[in-house]
Amino acid sequence: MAYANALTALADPTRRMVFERLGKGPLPVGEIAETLPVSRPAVSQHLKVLKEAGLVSDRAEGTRRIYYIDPEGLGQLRAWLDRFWDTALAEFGAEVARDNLKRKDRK
Amino acid sequence: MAYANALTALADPTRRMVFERLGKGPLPVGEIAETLPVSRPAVSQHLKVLKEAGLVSDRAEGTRRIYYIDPEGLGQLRAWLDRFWDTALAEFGAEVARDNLKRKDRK
DNA sequence: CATTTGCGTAAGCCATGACTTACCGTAAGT
DNA sequence: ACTTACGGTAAGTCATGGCTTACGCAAATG
Repeated sequence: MAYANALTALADPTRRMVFERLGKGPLPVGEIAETLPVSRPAVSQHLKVLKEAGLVSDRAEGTRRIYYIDPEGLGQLRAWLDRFWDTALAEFGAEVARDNLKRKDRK
Repeated sequence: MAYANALTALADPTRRMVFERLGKGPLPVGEIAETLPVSRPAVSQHLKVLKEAGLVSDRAEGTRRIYYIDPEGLGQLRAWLDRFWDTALAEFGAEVARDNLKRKDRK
């Protein structure tokens, strides 16, 4: 059920920007906030959500906290998506075939 | 940018249930609604969002519309996630290593 | 120790969006 | 043609959640 938290976490545009910043390397909260159109507390709140979803982790470094992407949540998301992948491809193929038959019929 | 729509679409719990029902095979709107705790119009609205996100497609069959999962949106999501996967694993490994050093220091 | 720097949390405001009922269109059955 | 079955759309209500400002706390710095 953890993939659910990851999905809701990544659904928000601002939160996705935070996550993508971390995709280029670990960063402290302040530096993330500088490049974003929202306040630093807002970034803190987003990081909290991302952390609870297992998408990021953090370490203390002096008075600042360095955040970085945690593969855990990412992996659960991938696993969940993959449960649909194969069957989706097969079903879609069947639909395309059905569609081709219809076109033929109309000739 | 299409993965954004897919993420927001799958963020809603009810909409995720709709999507997961379709994961077991194509279904008309009414049958989906029967198994869910919301009204049929609600399901229609959810299907519209899923369709705009490229996550489902539909065909007409008499007076009903059969919906099924479309690999398109699913694929874009997977592609986006994979952009983070490798670097996330590497970064996380580095953090773990750093952590081990700290423990050693404290001995 | 006093100050500064960097973050997290609390409280409150406001927009987004998920749901309902009511209605309309279209395709099949009689 | 009338009726029934099935879905999409409109309008309106209400809760969720993202943002801001204000505040508190801990670690470094002098």
